[in-house]
Amino acid sequence: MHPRTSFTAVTSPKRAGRPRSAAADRAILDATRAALAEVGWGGLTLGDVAARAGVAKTTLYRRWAGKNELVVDALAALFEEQLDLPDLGGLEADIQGVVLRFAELIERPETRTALMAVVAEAAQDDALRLRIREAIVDRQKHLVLLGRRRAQQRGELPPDKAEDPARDDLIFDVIAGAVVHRVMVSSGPVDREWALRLARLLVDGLGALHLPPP
Amino acid sequence: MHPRTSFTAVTSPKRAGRPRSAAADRAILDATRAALAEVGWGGLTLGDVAARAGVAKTTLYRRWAGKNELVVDALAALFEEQLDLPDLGGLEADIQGVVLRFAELIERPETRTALMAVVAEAAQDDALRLRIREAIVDRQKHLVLLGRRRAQQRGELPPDKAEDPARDDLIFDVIAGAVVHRVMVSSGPVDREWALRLARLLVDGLGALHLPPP
DNA sequence: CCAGTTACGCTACGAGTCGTAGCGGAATCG
DNA sequence: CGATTCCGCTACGACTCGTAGCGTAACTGG
Repeated sequence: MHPRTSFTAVTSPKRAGRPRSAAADRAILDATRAALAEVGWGGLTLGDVAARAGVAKTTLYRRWAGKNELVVDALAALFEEQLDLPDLGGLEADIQGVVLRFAELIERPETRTALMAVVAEAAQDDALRLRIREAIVDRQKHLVLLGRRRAQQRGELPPDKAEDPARDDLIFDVIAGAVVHRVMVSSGPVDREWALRLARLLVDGLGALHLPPP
Repeated sequence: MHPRTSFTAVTSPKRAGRPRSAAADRAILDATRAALAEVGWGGLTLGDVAARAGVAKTTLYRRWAGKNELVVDALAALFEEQLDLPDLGGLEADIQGVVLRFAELIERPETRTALMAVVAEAAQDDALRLRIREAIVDRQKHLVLLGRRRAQQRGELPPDKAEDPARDDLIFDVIAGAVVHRVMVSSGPVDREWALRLARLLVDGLGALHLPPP
């Protein structure tokens, strides 16, 4: 296997020789996010990142295979924090909460300029696509399962007849896709009112959108 | 104003001198799509496009400011074809139909590799973002309005109390976002079953997903 | 303390792309 | 015909890429 770790400093058990600097890892990923926020994906050069991080350009290439992998790891750090789903007392409120929380991550400048870019690159790179799923997407997915079970315990949704993973996948695509499209394409804010309307649509269907927004 | 037209050969009224070759325009845009499908956004070079199209590289720069603008125009041609919404007899079927139709455009190789890339670039380029909306996104949006009015005439949705453009914007973000997320991130197929489940979810809410898929 | 091993910073390099300039010739208008 | 605009071609400096080579730093096991 290649010496490239490519995933943030997985300090393997115990090896001989000088260990990799964890500080350099953090500095590089921080510099990557900062550069993305300033110059965007297209303007990002690895030489610039190295200069900002205070490391040699060769150090970058020793750890990451290229721009794609580096940026995925830099973004992954943003999504790494544990994602909780506070119980807000009802399905609608729970959905609204998770939408607002997810939007906070998407609306950051680094995310806006880079997330779609790596997704586009992943269309022709299976390994990259897998990595994005592991490091970013799947971190959010369990929230759907959690929220649905909670709603079933409350009696807001009927109990399962059979396990149906495709159903949760659909719900996730709808929620995540709607937020991403709202932010990236429509360039509109994801505020409490928008999140509430989305939650109502999901819970009660299109008919619910004809009620006045409180 | 700059001599760059940047939008497909808007042959202005009547000017002196040699006119721009419309054939060159078509050849360039075709070559751009072919190259995108082969090498993706990251591997696309304007020199390669020029060679494929059989034109000089300088001709490209005389018409488009750069990679972003060229690709947007190349993609726009795919979305330019007529957008009808055949009446399938019910709201659910209509939604299913438009989802399948939209997915056909998104699932093409050129679209998969390039659409998200230009959206990412547009995060830092207001003009580009506006252009994407005009040439690609808004072409689809009126289908939402059309489908909703049809459903209201059928009595499937309550009539409007007041005009509410934000409501149609939301519906559009949900449908388009879900399809894009399904294709680009989850890498799953948008087949008739998936489209039907999405339509059910939108019409009747989350509870409808617990019925068996016919 | 001393080899062995691995990581780091630095410099240099060929290869490739970018975007532009300058030229001669081709097409169209008045 | 003259003016105007476009096209193809060549050439160019500037930049980024990704790698190689070297001396040095840090850490491990004997």
